Amino acid sequence: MSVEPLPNIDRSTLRERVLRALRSAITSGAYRPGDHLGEVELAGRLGVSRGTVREALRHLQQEGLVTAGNRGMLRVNSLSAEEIRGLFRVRAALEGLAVTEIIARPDRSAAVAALRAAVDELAGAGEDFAAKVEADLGFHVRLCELSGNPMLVESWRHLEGRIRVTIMNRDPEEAPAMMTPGRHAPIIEAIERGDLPGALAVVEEHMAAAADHFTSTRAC
Amino acid sequence: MSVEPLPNIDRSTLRERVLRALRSAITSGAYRPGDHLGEVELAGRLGVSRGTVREALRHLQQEGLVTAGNRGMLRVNSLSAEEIRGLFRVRAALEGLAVTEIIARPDRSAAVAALRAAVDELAGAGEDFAAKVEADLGFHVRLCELSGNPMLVESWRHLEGRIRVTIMNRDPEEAPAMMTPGRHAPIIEAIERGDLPGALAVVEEHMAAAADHFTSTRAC
DNA sequence: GGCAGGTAGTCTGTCGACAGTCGGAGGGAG
DNA sequence: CTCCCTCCGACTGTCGACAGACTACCTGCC
Repeated sequence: MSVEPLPNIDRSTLRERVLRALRSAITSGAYRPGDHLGEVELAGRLGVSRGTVREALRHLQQEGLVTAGNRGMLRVNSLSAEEIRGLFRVRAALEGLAVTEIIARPDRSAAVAALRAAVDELAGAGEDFAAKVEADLGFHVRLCELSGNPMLVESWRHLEGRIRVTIMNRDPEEAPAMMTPGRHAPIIEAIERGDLPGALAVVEEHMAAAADHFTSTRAC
Repeated sequence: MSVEPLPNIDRSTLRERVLRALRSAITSGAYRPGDHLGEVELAGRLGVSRGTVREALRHLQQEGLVTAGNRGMLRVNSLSAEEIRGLFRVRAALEGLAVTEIIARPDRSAAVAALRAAVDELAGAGEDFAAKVEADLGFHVRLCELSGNPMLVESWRHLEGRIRVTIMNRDPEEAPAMMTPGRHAPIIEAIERGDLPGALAVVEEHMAAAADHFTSTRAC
């Protein structure tokens, strides 16, 4: 008796699916910063109850993607230049910890191989902007995951939403020079050498450059 | 016409009050790790609707105070020794960034004064365990706030719930040697000297000691 | 005695409805 | 023409109820 052809049943809850849909809609730029996200409108458009949309919106609020305006009305968040600089400094601290822990681990070479694979994905993304963003963030998430510190991954993911709105806000379609394999290779090389100060310097420089990039000539 | 005697109206929403009540109940130890938090029971006990309790619980879930168990049932979270070590390494990274930014600021002496005041609060807490915890965490929050980086404060606060359950889990009533003015003074002194490497070393040592303390001889 | 099947209980997921509040449009008085 | 008052629309806050799902127990058959 064959069991394989039975498709996997989606056991995710409706709230989770709504959450993913809304997060995707915001981070893909379908909603622009400042746009009002009305519960009734979203509920009607998604065909679900207000309460379900409400819980998803609250989740996004804690992620920093939406912010409460007048009388609790939620709007898509946008970060000031100062906030962006602070955001990338926190990222630098977290990813600096990641490389520190990776270098301290005995299976450092396996981590290097995994990171090389992540960079290859970035190289294979070609000119597709969305794919490049995914590959770039995928590399940095992988960096945190390879540290073996789940709390570090958790902290990084807490910033992910803000990072995505920053990227999408700055570069609607222009492919920046930020997300290239050449930008990430030095990190891997420093890790491979076991050069902790060098790796930290590369990460900080990488983040500082990104902060400069995203705070200069703020787009629309 | 006198306007003063009018008391400030509490404009907080019911959900926020429920959230504070539940967070306080968990971090104060009224609920022990592993305890099941039923929506109906809490709603009945608090005299509010299930939906309101539900939103508060979801918030606490994102804070890491409660975790989803079987069939979405929420329980008070407890961290493994490994998670605690990872948690305090992330704290060290964040607070290391805080001292870095404070030292780089022009108004460093003002920050030093504010931190001294925070340590004085810790000294004035006496033997009251809850007050000592508040003063200790207050010092570290102040440290992040004085960096002038709101995103750093946000990231730290994201870990606050887990920090609190760790403390409450380990030291139900025993007053540890962790939260003393003597433990925090070296951080301030290094900041005052502008000694960045020294300050980072002190912070990391402080966090490593705390991690060791909370992972040794796990209570109940 | 052991196991399969049924059954009651309990918990969460989801929904629709009511109420309170805020902002703005519109009309009337000065 | 300007200002104020009133009414209306819209949005969120909060609630109670129904339905689905999983657990544990209990009973009857082998």
